[in-house]
Amino acid sequence: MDTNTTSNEYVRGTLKTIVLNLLAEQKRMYGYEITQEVKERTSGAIALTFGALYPVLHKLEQEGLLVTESVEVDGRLRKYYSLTTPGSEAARTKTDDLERFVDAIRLLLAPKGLATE
Amino acid sequence: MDTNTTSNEYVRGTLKTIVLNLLAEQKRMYGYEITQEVKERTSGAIALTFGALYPVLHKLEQEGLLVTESVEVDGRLRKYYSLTTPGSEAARTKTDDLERFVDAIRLLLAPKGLATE
DNA sequence: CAAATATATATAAGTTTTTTATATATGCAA
DNA sequence: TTGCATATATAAAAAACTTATATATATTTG
Repeated sequence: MDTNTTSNEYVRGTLKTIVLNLLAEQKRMYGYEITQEVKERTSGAIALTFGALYPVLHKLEQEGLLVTESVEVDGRLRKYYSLTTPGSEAARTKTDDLERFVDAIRLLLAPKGLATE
Repeated sequence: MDTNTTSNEYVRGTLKTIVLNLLAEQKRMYGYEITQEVKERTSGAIALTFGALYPVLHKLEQEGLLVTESVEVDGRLRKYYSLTTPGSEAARTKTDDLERFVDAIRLLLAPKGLATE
């Protein structure tokens, strides 16, 4: 029922980091699971689309940051993704960068002259 | 000297909102001024590129959210941008959306299970 | 039983956005 | 006079994203 999803335009650029960060936490996830987890954790504010997610997963795999293992569950194929060593490193770096970016955005959104806290 | 600029990939998608929000605050700014203000307010964390900024400014103008007035200062042309009424409305909406997005990102980056504060 | 919904992955076409490179032009400092 | 800061702008190319679509099973609903 699409609770209160924002237009998603802001996800641009952060998708890779979101994926890496979740995998750093959960060890092993499949695509569908990632979309559900993001939706749940953000109360529907961020809804990843498959058309964006899968290409990113494939690209991260190509870059050697992720590895996959396919498992059949109830007759359906489920493809688990997990971080490689360079993937864990990238997750740390990118998460830090995103945190800094988010802080910077808040500086911009806060009316000039107001203290940060 | 490029203090500590993040790779800028996160600016993707937020550029329009950053511009609208600054103009809502400052009433009237020119392109170069916008890049300087953003750099300053974020201590160099966010550095806008002209190749991205100008197309966005032109597009917002086309959409009727901004109007321009050209002023000659010291023999140089300076093009001031300011919000129209629909532009002010868009600034509010988009700023709110971005705030909600930023909050959602923090939920994702915070390790699962930890309280929001 | 049929239809809809949830689960699950994936690609292709088209559009939008962004990066990178480039052009133009003035004022000031070294 | 060379370089840097100021100032705007466009074009070509690359990257990213949206939208639409295909496939397939299990479960729920009418």
